[in-house]
This record gives sequence, C-alpha cells and structure tokens, in this order.
Amino acid sequence: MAVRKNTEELYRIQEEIASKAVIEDELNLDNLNVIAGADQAFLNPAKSENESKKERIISAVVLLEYPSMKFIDRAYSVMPVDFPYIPGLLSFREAPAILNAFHALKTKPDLLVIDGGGVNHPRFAGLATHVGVSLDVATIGVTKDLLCGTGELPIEEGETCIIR
DNA sequence: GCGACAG
DNA sequence: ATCTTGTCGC
Repeated sequence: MAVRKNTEELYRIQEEIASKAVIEDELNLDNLNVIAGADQAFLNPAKSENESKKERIISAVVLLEYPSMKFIDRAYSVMPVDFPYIPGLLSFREAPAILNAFHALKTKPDLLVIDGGGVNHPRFAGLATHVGVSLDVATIGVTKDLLCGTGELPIEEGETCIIR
C-alpha cells in the first residue's frame, strides 16, 4: 500500500469536515425530485500476476426520480486503491472513487445515499459526511453494522431507534 | 493490557 | 470489502 499521511493529519481533516457538516435537516421532501445511491466494489488482480497489478476500486452511482424511483442516469469510476481499510478512516479509502463517479453525472441529485456511516463516527465524520461535505449535497449514510454507539434494531418499516 | 472495529 | 461452501426460502 502506498504511503499515507499521519493518522494525526487524517484526524485533523476529519475534524475539519465535521465542522463543516450541516446537521440540521434542510431537505424539503416536497421538493425532492432526484435522488442518488452509491456503492463500491473492489477489483482484485489475478492470482497469477498479483505481483504486478494493484487492487482497484469501482464506485457506481445511480440517479433515480423520486418518488417514482424510475431510473434516470448512472455513472461509475474505477481507480487504484491507495489506502487500506481502517475502521474510522473508511472515507480515505472509498470517498475518492465516489466523488469521481459523482462528477461524471450529468444531473445532480437532491439527496445522496451512501453505503457507510455519517455523523455516527468517533470524530463525527464518517464516509457519508465526508462525501456530503465535499460535494455539498444532502447525504444519508446507511450501514449494516454500527461503527460505534449502541441502539435497538428497527423492525417495522418506518420505525426508528436512537443510536447512543 | 484487552477487546472492538462502517466497508 | 472479498472468497468459498452449504442451506434456506420463494
């Protein structure tokens, strides 16, 4: 893996991002027309030649009309992975590819859904926060597991639980 | 020192 | 995240 900045430096960047994050919900659902979702996958080099090829990350973004959920557009970006997975520093590994794919879109969404945490993060700057602040787009972070904090699991559709 | 730890 | 093998549900 390529050299990376000091953890201290990365923490400062996250604190900077957290300070810029707008926590208040400014999204007006009545004016929500275009939404987007992004997810990443990793492309590994063939076993036979792993000595030469490097791992790559691909980010795909899909634009949907809301609330019909009809497909509007899509874009993707493939780039070399230059940062390892470290809990708490996920954005430095995945955000670059997401930003790249997003910029390839012709139309910009009113809301972006990311596969990673947002403000529920040790320094309040998870992947969704990082991407949202970078793009200045309303963003929601979705995760299958909590990075930190505890809370009950919502069961019914529409049910919510507080994470503490 | 030990355990936890988004994707 | 990814891989592999087996099992479950529609």
